[in-house]
Amino acid sequence: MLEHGRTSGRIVETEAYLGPHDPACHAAAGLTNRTRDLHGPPGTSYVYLIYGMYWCMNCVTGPVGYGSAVLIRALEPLDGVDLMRRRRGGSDLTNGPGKLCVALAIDGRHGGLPLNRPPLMVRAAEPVSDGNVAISARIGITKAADWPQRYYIRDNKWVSK
DNA sequence: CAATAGATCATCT
DNA sequence: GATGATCTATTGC
Repeated sequence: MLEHGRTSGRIVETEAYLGPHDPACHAAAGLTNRTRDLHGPPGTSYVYLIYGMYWCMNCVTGPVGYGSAVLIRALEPLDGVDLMRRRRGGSDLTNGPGKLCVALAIDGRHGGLPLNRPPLMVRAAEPVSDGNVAISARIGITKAADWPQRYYIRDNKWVSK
């Protein structure tokens, strides 16, 4: 679950961004001022502004300087639903990366924070039931042939085998 | 219900 | 000057 203050939700949809070799990943452009937090330590947050008006919340997953992360795409609201409704002003609370940041009041100030302590936390929650987990290929990526086969973490570094 | 336009701005060319 | 890991309102069936 993702928790910020009095509001929280169970993470039910994510998207992986694999690092500098992933053309869809912000790290593909190299280390810039904007992607500084993306290249931070694993277990920290990377929050960026998209389309000039919505924030997107990521968990950094790779070693320092690598630049891989998981985007939180959707939550199932748990705590502080009333507060979320007030912030969102509609019935759709957390079913989208931009929406959930509004509902949990996450913005650019929350980049680069460790996620194992307040104010922003990712914690264990009741997992979804068997048969309710799906993995799908990403769409909109034209350079899939350039992707690496597979990477592993060894000694806190990414290796290809 | 599906498709589309518009909002709005940091970052990069 | 163009673009984008989005969302909302509006239009057209």
